Amino acid sequence: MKSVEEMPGHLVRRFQQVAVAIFHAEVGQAGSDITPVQYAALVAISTNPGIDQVTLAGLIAYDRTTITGVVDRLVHKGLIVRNASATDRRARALHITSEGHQTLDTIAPAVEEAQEIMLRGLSQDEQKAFMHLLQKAIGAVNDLSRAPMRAASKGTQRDR
Amino acid sequence: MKSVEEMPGHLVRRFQQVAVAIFHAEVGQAGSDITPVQYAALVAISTNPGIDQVTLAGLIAYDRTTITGVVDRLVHKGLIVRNASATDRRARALHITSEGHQTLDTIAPAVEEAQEIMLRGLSQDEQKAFMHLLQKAIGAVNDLSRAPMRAASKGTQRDR
DNA sequence: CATATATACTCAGTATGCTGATTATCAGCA
DNA sequence: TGCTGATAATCAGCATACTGAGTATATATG
Repeated sequence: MKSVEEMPGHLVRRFQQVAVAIFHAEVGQAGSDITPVQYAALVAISTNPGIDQVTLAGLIAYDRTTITGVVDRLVHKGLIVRNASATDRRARALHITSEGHQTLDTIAPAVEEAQEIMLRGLSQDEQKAFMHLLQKAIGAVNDLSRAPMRAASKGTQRDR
Repeated sequence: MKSVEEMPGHLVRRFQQVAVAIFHAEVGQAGSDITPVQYAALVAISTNPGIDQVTLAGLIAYDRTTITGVVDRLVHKGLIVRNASATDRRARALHITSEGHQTLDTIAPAVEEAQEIMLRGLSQDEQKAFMHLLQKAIGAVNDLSRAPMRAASKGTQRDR
């Protein structure tokens, strides 16, 4: 039987675990209690004002049932607002608030720093190679999870 | 602002998500509902009969509070037994059952297959390079999470 | 030996993630 | 137009993970 340390699944779980811890430590030091998941959602909403939850979930590859709670917490923290969509009464249109923008600005250096710390064991060349391989590997299996990454291309309803 | 797709933290989260989905799909097809986390714990208990929960947690880098639930579920499934330790009444000694062994044997090919599927986007050389970089990166940040990987070396109490 | 500290485990609470079901609404088509 | 299938969101339930606290027991130390 192969050791779990030789299994990509186990190693990736471990790296993710450390990555989350580093994110919390750095961003916490910058004065925010936002999570990695909330951060990615907030960035996506900032970039795509008026986005609905399903499209948002596709952009950052979250499950549709997970995004509900994440959006709830961002609303509760006052970083975004959730309104009924003008064009589709089933959907909710998400917008970032000024507080949300301010939070993004405030924690940006900490987020950058966290990414660097995660890869501190690798040289610049190795970091580049690692990121390339990671993206390539994910690209080949993207459709194997319930929440695949999806571009927001097709008739997505957003603010003009 | 850098796109989340260029951030190692986001990519690793995504890969982990797909890896878990692949594991469930393959192992489920083999007739088991064991999870990746439960699998790693079961293997570690099989290899280290009589291990206590803290040492087990260190071996596979789980948080001490997480391991409680994982062990609960393995006991409930009849794959391991949890007894009071003979040498330390605070500790619980864990042993795999014959059913546990049988489960490991049954799902072994599926687990192997899952690991291969995860890396199917990479060539053999790339897979080797990816695993090497992953291990190297993790090694440099192992101590930054609450649940670092720890060898079972020092006076660990196990069955002789 | 008595106490102070450390350790093993557990629990409560919070945040992902998933499966599967339900509700409201939309869109296509007879 | 009316029905059928698809879609957006939510909810209940389960399994990681973590923070922080509490209990029982062990160990070190005066």
